[in-house]
Amino acid sequence: MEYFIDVVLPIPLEKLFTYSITQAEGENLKPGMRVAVPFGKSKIYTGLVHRVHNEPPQAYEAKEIDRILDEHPIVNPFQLKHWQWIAEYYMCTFGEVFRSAVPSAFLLESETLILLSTEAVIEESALEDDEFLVFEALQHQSSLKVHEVSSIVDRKNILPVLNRLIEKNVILLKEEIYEQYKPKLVKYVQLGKEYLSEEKLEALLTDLSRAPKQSQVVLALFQLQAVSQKPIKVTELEQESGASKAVIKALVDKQILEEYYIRRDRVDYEGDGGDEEVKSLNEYQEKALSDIHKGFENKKPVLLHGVTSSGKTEVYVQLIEDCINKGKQALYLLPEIALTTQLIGRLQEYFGEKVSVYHSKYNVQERVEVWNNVLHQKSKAQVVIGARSSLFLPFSKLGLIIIDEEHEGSFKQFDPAPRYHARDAAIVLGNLHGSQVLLGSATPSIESYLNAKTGKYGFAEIKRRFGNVLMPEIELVDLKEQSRKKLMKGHFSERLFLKIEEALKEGEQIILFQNRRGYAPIVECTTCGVSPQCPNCDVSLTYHQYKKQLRCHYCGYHTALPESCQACGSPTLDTKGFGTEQVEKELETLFPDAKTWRMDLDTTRGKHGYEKIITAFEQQEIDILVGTQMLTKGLDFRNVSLVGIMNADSLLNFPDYRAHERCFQLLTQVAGRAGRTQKRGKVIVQSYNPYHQILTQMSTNDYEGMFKEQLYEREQYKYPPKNRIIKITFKHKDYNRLNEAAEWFAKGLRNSLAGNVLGPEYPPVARIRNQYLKNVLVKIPKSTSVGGVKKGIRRLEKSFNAIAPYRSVRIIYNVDHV
DNA sequence: AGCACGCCGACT
DNA sequence: GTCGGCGTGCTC
Repeated sequence: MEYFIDVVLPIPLEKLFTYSITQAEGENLKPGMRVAVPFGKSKIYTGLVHRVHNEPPQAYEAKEIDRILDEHPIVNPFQLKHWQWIAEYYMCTFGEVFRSAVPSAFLLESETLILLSTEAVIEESALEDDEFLVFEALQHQSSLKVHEVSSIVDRKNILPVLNRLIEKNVILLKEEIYEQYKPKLVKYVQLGKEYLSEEKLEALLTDLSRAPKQSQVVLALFQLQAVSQKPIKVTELEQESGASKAVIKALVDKQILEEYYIRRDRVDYEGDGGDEEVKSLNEYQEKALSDIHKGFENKKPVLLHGVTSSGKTEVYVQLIEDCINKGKQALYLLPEIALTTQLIGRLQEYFGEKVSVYHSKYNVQERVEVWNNVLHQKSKAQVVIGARSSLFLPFSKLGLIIIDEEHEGSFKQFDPAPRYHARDAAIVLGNLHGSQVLLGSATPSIESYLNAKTGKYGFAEIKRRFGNVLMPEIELVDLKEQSRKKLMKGHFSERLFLKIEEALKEGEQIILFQNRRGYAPIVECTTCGVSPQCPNCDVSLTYHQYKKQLRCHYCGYHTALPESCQACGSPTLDTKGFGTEQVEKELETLFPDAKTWRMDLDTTRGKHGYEKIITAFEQQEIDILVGTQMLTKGLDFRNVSLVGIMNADSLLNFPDYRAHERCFQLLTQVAGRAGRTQKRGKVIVQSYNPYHQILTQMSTNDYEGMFKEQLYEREQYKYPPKNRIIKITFKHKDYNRLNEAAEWFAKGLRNSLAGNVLGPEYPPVARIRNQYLKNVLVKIPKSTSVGGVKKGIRRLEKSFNAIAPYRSVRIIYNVDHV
């Protein structure tokens, strides 16, 4: 009998690919194992086995696989099902889900290597110049990579050269794949076997008496061994003895010391937490917990609405504790930026080494280890805390999923596919596993709150802050009036200025929020009104003062700030609008004695950039922290008494149906950073439009009012939550072709959906990296089947692709776009 | 998605 | 004349 496997490849193709295997392979291979397979002319890709069977394909001859990469499946049946759902619901391919779900170290790709032919009899004179260069390089190096050859001959297309060399029997090509994951080995030392007895040792020390450094090392090693029985790391020995690596190396060479390696996990938790007693809950938390349990009993996800600083985390801890006591795994999902050391540390205090962390700032190697620990149900990965991608981990007995900061838009992946919403995908995952699902937020999203109201979700709430700390007092300041009365100092109103002064005098800390990084968003010529544009995107460049640069936030283009206007030549360039950098600058002049710091994308680059700032602020080395969105997330500072929102209007004026909801959430969250101890916090919101409904609702903590109003508006305009939306983006470098194609598609959509199709319209930034963009928004009323509409769209796409000039126009689906 | 193959303008 | 540009089609 012949054996075959259907394989998923990590590329955006609908199809599965069938390969032939031997009977022995057929008996070993199981769905969820990886195989290396040849694909196309020369490439070798990593594929995931989907099905093992005996049905030879009809239309073609199946290729053989290159090799099997795993002994056991690395992906379990739960995941395969879940990924299938994601691919269907979010209109992408299974391959795309596979690609983003596994750590990239699992996806090996082949590289073509150029080797010297073994039986080469080379006549150098018969080689052309290019060919000789390659031949010569191979004399020094056993193999070359394609790009190396490319730089040797200084040409892009090296294929002709290689082909001629193959013909002349000079070289061979080989496809090589590499396992990227390497276990981490730590170097240890011990005394050589010969010196274990005491006399030998004494003799040794006498021998070394003329090498003081070396004998110091030996003594240090002794001391270390005396203190503990544990193996001794080379680094430890270096520290203890104060000797350099060279001295130790010399001893190793003399065989006085021996080196050996031990394999170690990169993700080990080295603290001694885990013994912290779970704090007892106050009455409000207890009540919430019992409501949550009620919901779970009805097999429903539960929404926990707890005001900022209400102690939601303690409730989570309680639930996680229950879950792991039952021997099950728990997943704690957070938006990327909320994954702070602070929070991780807190959980580790309770669960110690049972906690694993999984997010994008972890390198590939660390991610593979967490993956394997979850796969093998290791206890150290029993509680996983992570960003949205941790939903793809190989859980097999998932008892609890917590989605904290449930309202966060960043749970929705924007680019690349799969454009999934982690909250919604987590609920589906919870269903597959029969796990308890808890959504938590101080400002629930409209859709989740509605689900709770209609009974689709269970509901629990905590209305009091922990320790009965009062909610901060919120004050709206009218910037229009302030500037009319000439009370503004830069971007600071008199009120805000005075309050900052007061807080500084009291030795309290201040947070200032400005939702824009950079110094000033745009530079404008006051003579002709022209502002510098990005050459690749349709946006004005943003001015960043610290490097005196103009930058594009979309493609990364940057250039020095020109001395004079490029259009009219006059030296009258001026800045317009303002960002975090400028706020920081103004603070330096207004409060020269205060220590200020800025927290935004620019200052938090690197693995620990973020942490450093937070720690410094925690330890009160910083008086005033200016920052963007980042400030809102899960940070818990004791000594902050004042929060200032520099300009609330920029949040309200987004051209997006969610702008108001988001503004309410963001401001409430930032405000929540104030006054987390006994003293009542103060929040000052500056705005040109302080009587705006949303600001009023925010300042009086009127979530319910905001919810009702937003729900009503969204129903009027057929937006979610009661209706569904799919955003379809068209992308092409040719402006006219894009327009035609998008129009054609929209017309097709209108045939079946009539008034529920908006656009095509240009997005606010209509060109990015030299590609023009156009959007069509499809609204799906609650009476219509979402699945049906998606099928219709897919059919339309087929006809679209049959029109040759349209085929090159990229179509991007964004289901439930936020 | 890659990556080959295939047909047209800008240089040695 | 070649080199390399991109449009087109296929991948088990």
